[in-house]
Amino acid sequence: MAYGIKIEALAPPTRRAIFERLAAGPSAVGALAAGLPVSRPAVSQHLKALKDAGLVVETRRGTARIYSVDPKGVAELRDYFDRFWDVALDAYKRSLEGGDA
Amino acid sequence: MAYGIKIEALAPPTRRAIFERLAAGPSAVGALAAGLPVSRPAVSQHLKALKDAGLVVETRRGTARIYSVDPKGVAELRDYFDRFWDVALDAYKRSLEGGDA
DNA sequence: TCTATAGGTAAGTCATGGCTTACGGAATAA
DNA sequence: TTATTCCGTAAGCCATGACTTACCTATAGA
Repeated sequence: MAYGIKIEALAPPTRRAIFERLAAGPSAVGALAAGLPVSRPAVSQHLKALKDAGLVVETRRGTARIYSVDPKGVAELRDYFDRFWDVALDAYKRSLEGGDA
Repeated sequence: MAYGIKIEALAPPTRRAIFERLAAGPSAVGALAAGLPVSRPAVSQHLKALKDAGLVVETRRGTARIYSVDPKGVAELRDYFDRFWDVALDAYKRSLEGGDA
């Protein structure tokens, strides 16, 4: 899955807060909303965006939906920035050595 | 510097495109704009956002402003997702073992 | 079956911000 | 000094999206 949609999904502060809480452990929608200054539907919409981005997975238990972070999604972002780090540092070193742009 | 502002800075596709081109090597504003479907002022505004986020540094050469990626900024993002990866995988393993949320 | 719980969806509001054109300022060349 | 190049800033337009309330669905328990 593309990394672009993942970065965009983590940009809104509220959505990033939801994601970081899920990183501490799986949670239901209502429990998440109870600890945030937004309504439950807002949390639901954010979770849909995170799920579409491949950052979160959903499991059912009774009437509840339990959301958890998808380690594969996090791995993709981490790998992306690892590659980015390599090319960035390489370009940085070249700019110091060569001097020409 | 906070990682939140960095993630938000990389969310807009055009701004991410600018940043990735800079990762390949330093560049002036006009050269960047020439290869993108937006105006030069738009590129200028994106560069300001990237600079404020600590992802890019600016140097002068004549009337030109040469922009380069700031490896320290990339490192911060990479480290953030590394930590995130650790806690996410840990929570994932706990959810498999314990079973209780 | 009836009720309560849990949560996704629809529709609408409103602020944010990405983009444009127009303008102003700073550094080189003549 | 005058002109040219390169770029940042201001102001405005307009689409995007984050949030709300209202409504509907589905599962569990009595």
